[in-house]
Amino acid sequence: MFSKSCEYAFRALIYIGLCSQKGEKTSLKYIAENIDSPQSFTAKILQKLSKANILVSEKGANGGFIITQEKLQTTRLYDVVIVVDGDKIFTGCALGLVKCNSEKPCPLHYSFLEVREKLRKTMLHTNLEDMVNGASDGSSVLRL
Amino acid sequence: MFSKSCEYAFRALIYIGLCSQKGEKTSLKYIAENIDSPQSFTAKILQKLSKANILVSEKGANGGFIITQEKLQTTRLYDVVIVVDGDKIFTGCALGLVKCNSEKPCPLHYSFLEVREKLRKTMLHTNLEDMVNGASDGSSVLRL
DNA sequence: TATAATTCGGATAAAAATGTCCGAATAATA
DNA sequence: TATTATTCGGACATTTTTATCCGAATTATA
Ligand code: FES
Ligand code: FES
Repeated sequence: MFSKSCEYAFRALIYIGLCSQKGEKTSLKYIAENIDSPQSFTAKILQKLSKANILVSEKGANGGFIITQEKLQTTRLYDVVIVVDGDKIFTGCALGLVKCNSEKPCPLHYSFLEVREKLRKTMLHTNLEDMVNGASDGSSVLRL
Repeated sequence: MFSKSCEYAFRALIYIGLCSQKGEKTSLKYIAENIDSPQSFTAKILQKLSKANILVSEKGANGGFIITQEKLQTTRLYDVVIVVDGDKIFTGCALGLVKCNSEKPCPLHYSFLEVREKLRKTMLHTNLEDMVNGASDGSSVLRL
């Protein structure tokens, strides 16, 4: 459904969120370890999220990544997907027509709209805090 | 959502279905032209669909591809996705955990299940005939 | 039988996604 | 100030996906 980059982004943000809620800054090394992702590749994704102002990075010794409570509450998974994967999944045609539109719908258009809207609503209504809370109350996990 | 291969597969099957319903056999050349896809790449996909017994290919001069009425009715989009893209989209974890399961759910698991199930049901309930009918009654198109 | 039109299958190429490496910049701290 | 731990950013490498090419096999038909 989502690219690996996006999956890593989700997991990293949740982990950073967990730390930030405990007032802890965390570094790339620990992030990658805890979400089971390739370290250098994860670095690129964090840079992107940082430039998109979803998280804050601090350089130098004792540096690392944090995410503010405000961002935890206001950042929806939708925003993360847009930053990392773009909007194709929310707007693209199921059959790959250059543009999905109801004027000239493809044969799957109306059924597919429902799926896409379901996805869109889910991603719009879930913010990072929801995910972090799920992970911190033990009802869900970040790695197997 | 789906790979390009899968998108081409959908479009090709619909076009072949349209021809087959008119009792016409059609060839790679016309398929690629009508669905606006790269010819040789489309060939590979058709071979795969042919091996999966979703369509019938005939070699030699005046050869081409046909799909039986029976297959049009019994083949669901779900089956096409499984053949071309595998089952990842129907079973994979939203966060990329190695296995999605409700015993050890990721923080998005239950919300994501709903999206995935919506997609799964849509693809299970739509067969090729539905798509072909939409395209033949003029209510939808295969290319822009 | 010869020719032409077609699918088949393997090799190769190009592009995109994923992943790694390294030196520079930065900042804490000894 | 020197060292150390860290992010940044660019270059590079690998893998996967997408795309092309070509010769062989097949079959209708002239
Ligand atoms: S036109 Fe294909 S999904 Fe809308
Ligand atoms: S465990 Fe992640 S979607 Fe089920």
